[in-house]
Amino acid sequence: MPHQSTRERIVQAADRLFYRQGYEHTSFADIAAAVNISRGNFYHHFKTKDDILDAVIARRVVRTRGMLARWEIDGDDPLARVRSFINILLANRRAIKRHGCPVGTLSSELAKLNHDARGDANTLFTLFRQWLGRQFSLAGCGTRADDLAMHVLAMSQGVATLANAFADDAFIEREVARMNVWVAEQVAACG
Amino acid sequence: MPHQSTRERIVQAADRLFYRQGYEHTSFADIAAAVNISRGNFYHHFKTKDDILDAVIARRVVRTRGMLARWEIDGDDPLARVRSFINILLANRRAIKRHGCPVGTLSSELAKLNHDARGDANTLFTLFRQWLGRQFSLAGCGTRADDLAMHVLAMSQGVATLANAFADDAFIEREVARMNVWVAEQVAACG
DNA sequence: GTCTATAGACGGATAGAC
DNA sequence: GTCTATCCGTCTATAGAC
Repeated sequence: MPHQSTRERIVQAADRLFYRQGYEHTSFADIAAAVNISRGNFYHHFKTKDDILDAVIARRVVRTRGMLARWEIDGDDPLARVRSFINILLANRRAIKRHGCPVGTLSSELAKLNHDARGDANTLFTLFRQWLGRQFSLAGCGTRADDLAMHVLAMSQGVATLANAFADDAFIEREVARMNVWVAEQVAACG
Repeated sequence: MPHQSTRERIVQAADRLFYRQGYEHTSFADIAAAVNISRGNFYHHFKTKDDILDAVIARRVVRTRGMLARWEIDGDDPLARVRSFINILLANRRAIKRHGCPVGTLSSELAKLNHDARGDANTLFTLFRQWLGRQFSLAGCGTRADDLAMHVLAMSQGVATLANAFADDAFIEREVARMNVWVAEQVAACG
């Protein structure tokens, strides 16, 4: 296991807590306790709570970029790659049922707080949007690519929100199946 | 204008603030200031913050029931009534762009707070779910009615979340049009 | 004189910042 | 480790209705 700096451990713990409890509901004490460090040590690494949020978002951006790059390599064709995206709903269903989508819930919370980092959080959405749009472009969907990408994004967000509210596995599975049928139809109509 | 009790004014202001700022981010002082009363007076009407949340949710349930009943009367057929639901995305698009869906964002926030009133907030989802399901039943969709209702709910939630993130009017309009086409197809296939 | 609505002061707890 | 700000919740006081 590679060396993990204290700073990295802080950001990792904050990331996890922000997802599970929300940003505002998570205190410095919560994060410090999770990392098992003193608050003094804590302030050596981050001056303000906003700084931690920035670091958490930056971490998510990096990890998301890595995940998308992996899907790009592993997927044989655009349709298969879009299905990698849709499949997160199944792969992460336990966490989604409990805490919703990490991207969507952070975006919503920062919107309500009218937080400065709102735009940064939305770049996470944009990463997925552009990646999906590129897949649809490669599938020959041309000008409709961004529209299709946004629709897939919207469906995944809606499923995550209701999965969180109702904690219904069968619902998730039905909607994932529906999305897979839908994208196949769209891609077929494009090519 | 009918007499509006102080209690009603408090609940109304809290409802608005919870929607715009979020539940946790809204303090007693915020609500008291919005109603122009002292905090002492405030505590005469509500003992705890949870009590206000309960009252706000109860108010939303009553108002939602009223809205659904009106749609039930005004809509000529099930398809038209489902379209009343879809149309909220257009009618309330300004608020949705700024603050998201009142039902979905409250549900997500209370889930993160692990709040006791989480279930009560989700009854709002259930009201829409059952009402939509009844429309699809009346349209002859039988056992698929609840599935279709959940799908319409999910789409509206996804659109609201992304509308909030991207503040894109054209996106909302495209998705509403798509939903209208989709429900018409589904209802036609049922009957 | 009692009850209710309103106001304002006080205290404990917590969180963020240094 | 401390300092300050804020927030929730309680307590007391006043004014008016009945």
